[in-house]
Order: sequence, then C-alpha cells, then structure tokens
Amino acid sequence: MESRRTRQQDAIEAVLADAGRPMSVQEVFSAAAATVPGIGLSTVYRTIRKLAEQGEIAAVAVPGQPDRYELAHVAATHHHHFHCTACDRVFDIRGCVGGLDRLLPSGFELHGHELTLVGACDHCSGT
Amino acid sequence: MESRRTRQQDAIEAVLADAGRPMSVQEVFSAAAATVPGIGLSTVYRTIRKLAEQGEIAAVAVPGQPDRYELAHVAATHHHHFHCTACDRVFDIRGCVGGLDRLLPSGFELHGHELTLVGACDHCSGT
DNA sequence: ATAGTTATTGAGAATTGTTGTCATTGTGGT
DNA sequence: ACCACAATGACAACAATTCTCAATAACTAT
Repeated sequence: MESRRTRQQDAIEAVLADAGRPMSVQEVFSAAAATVPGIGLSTVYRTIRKLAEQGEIAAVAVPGQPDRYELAHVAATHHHHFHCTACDRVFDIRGCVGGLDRLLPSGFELHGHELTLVGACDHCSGT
Repeated sequence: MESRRTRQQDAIEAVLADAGRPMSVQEVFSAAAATVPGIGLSTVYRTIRKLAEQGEIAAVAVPGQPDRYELAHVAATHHHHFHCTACDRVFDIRGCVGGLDRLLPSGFELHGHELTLVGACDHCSGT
C-alpha cells in the first residue's frame, strides 16, 4: 500500500473545507476534535504538513503568529487576505490586483503572489 | 532617565540600515556580533521587539519561517517584497499596486497592505 | 469474515524560536 | 569621579513544531 484513508484525515480536511477562512493548527485541532474525540495534535501537524507538501493546502503567514492554512483550490480561485489587527482573524477577500509584472526586477521569475490587506474588520471597526 | 543609548543598539540599527532587505533575528545577531563581539541573542530580540513596538521597524512574515524585519522608513517608502523560494531570501521591490479599496468588503477599514511576490530571484532563476 | 502486513496514530520526548528573570555592567546626570 | 538605574548577557521558562516508537487500525489476500 501507499496510503490509507483515516477518520482523522477526513476530519481535518473537512474542517479546512468548511472553514471559509485560513485556520491555525490549533483551530483545526479543536474543530477536528469535535468529530474525532481524542485526535492527537501530532496527527493534525503531520496531516497539515503532508497536505501542504502535496500542494493541497496553502500556508498564510501573519507576522508574529503561527501560519494559517486553507485549501489550495480556494487559493487557486485567486483571492487574497484581510488581517484584522483588532481580533487577529484573517478573512478571504475576492478579487485581485493586476500588472504585477511591471514591478518585477529583471532576471526575476514570478511564480505567484500574496496580498494581505491590514486593518479592522466589519465587526471591529468603529463604523 | 527614560532611555540610554548603547553600543549594542547602535550596531543592531546599523545592521538593519545597511541590510537593504528584511533580515531575520539570527541574521541581525550574526551581523551585529561582528561589530560588538559577545553581544547577546536576548539583546537582539529585546531591541528588535522594542523597535517594532515603537514602529521604527516593520515585521515581514514568510510562511514556515521566522519573521524578518526592516526599517520603517524603508517600509514607509511604499514598496513590497519578493520571496525567492529557492534561496529563501526576501528582497525589497519598489513600486506599488493601486485600487485596493475596491477589494474591500463593506464595513472593513483599510489601514495598510502587504504584497509579496513569490518566485525565483535573478541568482536562482535558470535565466 | 479472518488474519497478516504495515501505514497511521497518540503520547511524550526532543528541537527550535522567543520571552522572562536577575545579577552584573556601563550610560548619562550631577 | 560618583551614583542611580536602564540595559546587558547567561540561562531558565515557555511556545510552536517535529521526531520517536509502541500500539492501533486500514487494506489485502485468503
């Protein structure tokens, strides 16, 4: 055999699929524990790392915080992120910026890009 | 007194000023040790954290890696970053994208943004 | 179904990155 | 030159992640 499907893996992928926003390992762990009580943190780390290596999920970095992860097919539907500095949550945003090639120094090869808007979300803004 | 200027702090700020690209704490530590032998890693962490809190330097996040830091006056000269996935270095890129407001969901407040291009640098690209 | 093989798990040890503690040092005011 | 105390450096403590390994459970072939 090469690979075995398990309850744990299904739960983790389901959590990421239902999330709608990038989640930290801890968040995935908590959510997955609801479906599979007693699931180990190691398993969540292991599975997320494997999925990331296989390109099934993408990592989203926020300064001073652990990475968040989201399904790659979501990431592929080109979009970006909004980081609320008040509640520290990250939201997905649709739409994209163009004309990035003109920013590229010569000799550099562009494979992708990541845009993060920073501010306050609807819940946290005074508005 | 409120604050005392020291050799260590000067060295750390000098390193960041001369760098020309965002540097990790370890990189700053190594570079500063050339000027101030025996400088402590704690001091570098402490100083960088203080500078970040004061807004003198800005943190740049890269998935799966420790944050990098760069002088805020550089960050203020609006620019963005290029992350070479081959050598894992981060470069500053001049220029900026506009029209971000149209990406913003209603109720959200935009304070800033961070764009990271991903690919291979001139040194690592096959070109 | 049943049993055998082995990929996967969960618990905890080990690593790595970062912050906290505290006696000692050295800056800046007098 | 002296003094008060902010800053340092060594190391402990903590946090996030990876590694290790015996026990478990998914798949295969009977």
